[in-house]
Amino acid sequence: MEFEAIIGRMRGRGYKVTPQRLAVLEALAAERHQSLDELRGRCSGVGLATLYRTLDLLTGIGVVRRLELGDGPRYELAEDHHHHLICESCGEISEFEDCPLDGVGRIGGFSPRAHSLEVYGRCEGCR
Amino acid sequence: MEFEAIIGRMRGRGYKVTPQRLAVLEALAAERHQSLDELRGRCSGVGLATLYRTLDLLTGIGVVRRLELGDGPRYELAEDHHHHLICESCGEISEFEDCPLDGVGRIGGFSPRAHSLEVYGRCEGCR
DNA sequence: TTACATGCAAATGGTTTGCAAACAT
DNA sequence: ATGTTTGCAAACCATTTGCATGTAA
Repeated sequence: MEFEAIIGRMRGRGYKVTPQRLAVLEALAAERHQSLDELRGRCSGVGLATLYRTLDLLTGIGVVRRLELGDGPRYELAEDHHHHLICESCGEISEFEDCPLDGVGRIGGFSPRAHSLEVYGRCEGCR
Repeated sequence: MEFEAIIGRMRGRGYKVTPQRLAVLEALAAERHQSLDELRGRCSGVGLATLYRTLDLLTGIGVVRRLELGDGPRYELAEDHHHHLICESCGEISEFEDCPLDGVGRIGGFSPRAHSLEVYGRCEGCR
């Protein structure tokens, strides 16, 4: 989803488009799975409470994904579908797009809408 | 893993087996994916700090799994391998054993050691 | 014009920690 | 006997909230 679409979605739901919200979006676009502090570094000028409120807002309308990767929460734009590989040796986080749940329909009587998958292990460099 | 094995593992690593630790283990055995408060309810008599410390200890030696299912952390004995279905309508949490990652080896250059998978959607009753 | 958004500082609440007493081995 | 564990209360710290001010539409 590009910025235009995101802005449209915000306006469409009655949210205002402010410089702070745009700044947060740009910070999110800079890199995937950032911690709050990383985002904060890219958003100097945006108050801490506003950063939290904006992340909540964006998560609520499906624009941002909140991740739990073992250390604190991380955030990323919910553009494409991918999952994370977390290296337990060096902490590096990488992505893989090849989702093993592709094409999985009903699970028992349960209808899946979304899922999260995190894989822990050792990255190539740490092998 | 039965209690005997768990106790053995604790002793083997130099940890003492105390009534509080046994109480926490029994509480964990009563039900899967319990919240801290649920555990607390089954462990009246064990101080809050001790409960936290015990869960840390047991997680550290691989006996307990800590889950992030959307609301706060939850805990369960790490006996068998399974994943969770979280109903977004009623909040019910159920399990499924049929892991779509079974048999997946190296992912790119990454060597998986463990993984967590959570599926969000609607349970049969809420369909 | 006005309802929504921001920033600051204070409040919150889950989790951790310090320390003296109690305990497993 | 002694190093570990416990419970309590205090400390922490990430996140949330109240409110007066600023602002997008």
